[in-house]
Amino acid sequence: MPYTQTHKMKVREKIVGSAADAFRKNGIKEVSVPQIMKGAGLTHGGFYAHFANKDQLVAEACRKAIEETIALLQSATDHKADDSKIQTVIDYYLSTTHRDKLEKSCILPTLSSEISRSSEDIRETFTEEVTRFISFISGMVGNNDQKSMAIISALVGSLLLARSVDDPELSQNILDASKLYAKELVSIKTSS
Amino acid sequence: MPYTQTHKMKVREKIVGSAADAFRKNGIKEVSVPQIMKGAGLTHGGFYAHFANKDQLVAEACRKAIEETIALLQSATDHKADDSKIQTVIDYYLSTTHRDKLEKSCILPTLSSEISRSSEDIRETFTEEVTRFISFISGMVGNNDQKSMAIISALVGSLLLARSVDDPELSQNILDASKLYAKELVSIKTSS
DNA sequence: GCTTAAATATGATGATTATAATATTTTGTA
DNA sequence: TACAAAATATTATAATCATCATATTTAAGC
Repeated sequence: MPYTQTHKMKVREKIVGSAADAFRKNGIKEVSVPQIMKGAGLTHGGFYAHFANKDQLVAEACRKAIEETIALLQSATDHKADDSKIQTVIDYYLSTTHRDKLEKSCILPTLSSEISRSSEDIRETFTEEVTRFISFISGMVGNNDQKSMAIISALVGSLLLARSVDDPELSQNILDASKLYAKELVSIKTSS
Repeated sequence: MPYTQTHKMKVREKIVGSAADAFRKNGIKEVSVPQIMKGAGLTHGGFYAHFANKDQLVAEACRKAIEETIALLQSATDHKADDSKIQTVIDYYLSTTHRDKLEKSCILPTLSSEISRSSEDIRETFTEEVTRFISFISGMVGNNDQKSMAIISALVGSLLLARSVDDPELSQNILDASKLYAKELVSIKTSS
């Protein structure tokens, strides 16, 4: 058989990677299959040898992107003391670096809205990965899933708004405000 | 002159209203000019007698939608005691009703991501309206802009995630978690 | 170094898009 | 009641999209 067995897998990975970056930078609908293939150093025709359709790629790209984010936060907090892990996550998530490095950032602020209107397959994959993300953060706040969800929501909303406003000062203020209050959330004890 | 002076204005308003609803339900890129005009009971050709281009309509639709949300929250909290206004806002914002009534809901969770990639004009209008929204909420939390921004971020992120996951129970849990912690945020005093 | 199957590229299709030019309808006024 | 100007509709254009059919290239094994 021609080509190595791993070759097609590698190319496929490259396409998924190109898609994950492009989607985060420009949105799903805004990025065409030809653009994705070009980003992977290929032409558009070969796409359907790897994926049944664009939706299948979207699902895989979402999975890959969230896994990458978890891995990044994992390695950034690995060596930290247990009770400072979540602070590290908050500081990174709401940093200007993370805000501005769109194509390598967390997909939750960027793609959730489009995904909520997407096909069953995409939403199913997305839900699995969000659940994984919630568990991951939960492990940093005393295995409190509810607190994890509240903190993630605050981080996601803050980054989303900080990116959408035009005024750099307002953008920074939004990040700072959530940084401050998210850290307060960490130490709150609720009755529920 | 033919047609009443107010007639064109009314039609224009109808187009903006149709657009505001359609964008919230399906996103900006997903909704075409012909679809918007159809929603307003017109055909697509007349569009450019009212707007220079689609972006101009997007900006106006965003302004209208945020103004509507502020007006709704205003009238829902008008008769409430000062210190329970923000609770009312939180409960409404994170209700299943608001989550599911897409075409009449707040645009921040739905359109912010697309707007962050949109033209200067759209972002400028959006920023103005977000600033107004922040001030509006600020008035309910002791004129603390920082707290207002943190609460809004939490609400926006929570609604966004609650809509994007596939699992109804998880969706509800996300709303409930943020409802609980957003209310805690209200009473926090920070050193900053 | 040929052969051949797999991988990729080229080119085509039909749908949809924003926008523009032109035609038709509408309605307040003379 | 007929006219004129404004509003709306029809039709056209050129671009781009996802997807598919077909052609070409590639490289593993003989």
